Amino acid sequence: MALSPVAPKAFIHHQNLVEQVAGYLTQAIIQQHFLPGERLSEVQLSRDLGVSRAPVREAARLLESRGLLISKPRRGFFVRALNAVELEDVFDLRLCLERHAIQRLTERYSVEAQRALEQQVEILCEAALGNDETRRIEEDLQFHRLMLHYAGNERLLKAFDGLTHELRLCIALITKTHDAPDTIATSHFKLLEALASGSPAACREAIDYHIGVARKFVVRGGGEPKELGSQESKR
Amino acid sequence: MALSPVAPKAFIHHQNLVEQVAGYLTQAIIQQHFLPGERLSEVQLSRDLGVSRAPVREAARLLESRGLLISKPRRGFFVRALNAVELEDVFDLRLCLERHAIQRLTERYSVEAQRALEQQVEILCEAALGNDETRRIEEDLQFHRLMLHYAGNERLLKAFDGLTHELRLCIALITKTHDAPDTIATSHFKLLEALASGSPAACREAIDYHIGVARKFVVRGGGEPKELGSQESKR
DNA sequence: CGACTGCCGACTGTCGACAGCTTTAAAAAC
DNA sequence: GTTTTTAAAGCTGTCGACAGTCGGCAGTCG
Repeated sequence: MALSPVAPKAFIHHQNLVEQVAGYLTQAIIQQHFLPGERLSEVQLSRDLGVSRAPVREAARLLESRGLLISKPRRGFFVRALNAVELEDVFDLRLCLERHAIQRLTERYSVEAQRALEQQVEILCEAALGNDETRRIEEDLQFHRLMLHYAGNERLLKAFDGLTHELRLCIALITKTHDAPDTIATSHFKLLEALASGSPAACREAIDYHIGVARKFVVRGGGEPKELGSQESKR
Repeated sequence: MALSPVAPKAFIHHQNLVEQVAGYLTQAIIQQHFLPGERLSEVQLSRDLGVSRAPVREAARLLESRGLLISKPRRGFFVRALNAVELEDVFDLRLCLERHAIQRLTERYSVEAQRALEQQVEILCEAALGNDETRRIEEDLQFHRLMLHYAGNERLLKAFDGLTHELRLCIALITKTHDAPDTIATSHFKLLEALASGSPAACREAIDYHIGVARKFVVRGGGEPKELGSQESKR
């Protein structure tokens, strides 16, 4: 395992060590400082971060439940490596959740929801113009979180949040998507239009198209066709 | 290097303490030995179970990710108390997942899948005749897990598994459902028929009906209309 | 030259302990 | 008798340590 990726101690200012470690690990994994399949040493991590092993272990379990790490008994934690099939499955599940959400949303589309979504699209467009890829992704996800929220089922939103961690991983695994800003904008405007029309069929078509585009980006964007991440650490 | 010819692993209890504690806690919560909203003391648990606090903490975090416990910083872990809205949300999400699954299943319905599902319904019917309520529920869930499995998206199945923990909680919260065995049987046979017909519309109708029945059972079965579990522990 | 065996280092699983925060309970003041 | 103050008890968050286990390496035997 590589030594500390980036000035780790700066991340820790005492309030809740578990969440801080989890946040640090999440960032490090998404930014590929830890490679897929790589083994994480609890001792090394605790040394690097200047904390004991207990919070590191609990944080690792947290990330395991989020699908970013997998644990092998008596072997330790490894960075999750997604293959093409798993990647397809993630997007299929996302489609499942968002189809359901947008259908519910048509049944209870409020002025408040409409305003919030429109505002978020504006923020997203602004972010798309900038250079900060991470922020663009976060604002994009936030738009979808808002949709799920206004769909009026918090458990649905929670399920989506469970997916977002893996989605970030998917997006991180492929190299920069550098899709055009106007593509992003129109893609989301279509969703707004469909919602405004109030037609379930139009909404479904819009969300299918929307996610289909994202999926295609990810699936064809990666390097290796079969395995997006290397597997076993070969020490 | 095959060791002894039959199941050597069965003799070796390689289950670590975390999983054992998690299993014990899950059982205790579902069987209402810990009431909803009740606070769980790490110290007390570790004393009772004869283990240290570390595995108890990690097990608690595991159950938190499964939605059986919730943690309040510096306060500890509490048994999750579901209110009516959350309960509706759980069943709505279940509907979302199973609709998607059964639609996928119609596209790839194999002889193997059909056989497995039919066999499971038989097992379920047999279980429904007995007195073991727990086993009946488990076999019922297993049928649905099989459906999800043969739908060909493991991530979808994983999402469902995440729900099953909460489903068991829902079912545990209401008093005995004591629904007639033949009701269970016909309800599942209808699903098999719809799948055999290969019609997506019929499948969707069947699954909507199926889950609708279960939902109605849970929603009307409970005692209090608003809060199914008591809230704050009052010691 | 290849395969097996025993040893060694590293690491995980688990434990007991300490510090700081929460809550409870008693004591004091009104 | 009620309210405020204060002390104590219990708890969680975190830490360092120990023991059992796993993977690798060298030495040995065929």
